[in-house]
Amino acid sequence: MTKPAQTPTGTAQDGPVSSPISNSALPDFTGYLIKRSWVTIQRDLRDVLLGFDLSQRSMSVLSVVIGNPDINQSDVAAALSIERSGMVVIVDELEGLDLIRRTRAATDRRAYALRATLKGHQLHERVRAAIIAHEDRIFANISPAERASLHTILLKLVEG
Amino acid sequence: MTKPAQTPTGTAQDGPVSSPISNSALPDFTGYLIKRSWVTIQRDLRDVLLGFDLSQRSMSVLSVVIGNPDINQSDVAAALSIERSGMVVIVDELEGLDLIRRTRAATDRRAYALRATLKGHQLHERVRAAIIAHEDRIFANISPAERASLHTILLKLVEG
DNA sequence: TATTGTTATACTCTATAACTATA
DNA sequence: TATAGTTATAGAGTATAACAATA
Repeated sequence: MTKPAQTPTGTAQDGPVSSPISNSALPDFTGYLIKRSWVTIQRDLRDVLLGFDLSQRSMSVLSVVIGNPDINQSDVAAALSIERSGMVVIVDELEGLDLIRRTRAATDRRAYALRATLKGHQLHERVRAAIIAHEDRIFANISPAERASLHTILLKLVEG
Repeated sequence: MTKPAQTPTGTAQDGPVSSPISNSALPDFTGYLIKRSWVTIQRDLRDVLLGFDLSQRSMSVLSVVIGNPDINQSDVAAALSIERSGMVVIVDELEGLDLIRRTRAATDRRAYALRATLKGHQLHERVRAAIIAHEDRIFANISPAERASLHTILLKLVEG
């Protein structure tokens, strides 16, 4: 049924990867591995955050607001590379959970100054701990040195 | 649990933030860095594949079919960790572009045996070259050693 | 009874345009 | 005019359930 990878039209046959069911040249691309990694992580993380009534986006926004008190919605959107229009529902959701508050900015009456509530700070700290445990689970099969190396390289990548 | 407080930036009582916007503790999580990396890569890759009338999913399916001639749709879905139901539209799209063909499997009359056309093989090879150039662009700011290390670690991660 | 391909459905995420009120 | 927040909308991508034909 499934034949070993063979290339009828003389395609390049290099590729050190041979899986039980080979997905061809895909694992040769680092971008594909990053995607697959994210899919795996995202599925586990979704379940973790579900226990706190948070989505991945709302957790990100909460984290940015805590890191930058009195930030406005547009700047949060820019920090997370998402659209301003998408911020509305997320801030609504976080405000509905009493985790952050919209207060009017003193200098600009168009904008809100976002600030986390005490409940927001406390929940954020608990979620942080849960995510640390989640990552320990995800990265259980690679060494601490490799994990640190991965972190450093990715940090360099996203900041470049 | 006490906070490690190794957050690079983002103090809590600076008043109105108009200086650099940090995203708080988010970059401490490797999963977040993987997500941000994927978003960056995905945006560039989308434009690359657009020039070939391909989506990321259809390119993945084409690649798997070429790597595994006469594979059926369910096995492709399993190889890519996507749902069987999502395969239908992708295979329809690839067949419409005359890149792959659905032929009846000899052993199982329920299933199709997927096989790439000559046009499919040729396009796949051109897209491969384009993706290699795309990745060279994406990883331009990290060293070859780091890039190789990244690839090795991610491969270990997705296979574990 | 289980599986393959299929359809329908829904939910999330993302992207765009346009509107209001302020600047 | 330009910007902050908002609304509406449309398009992907993903997930689930159910069905007919076949195993």
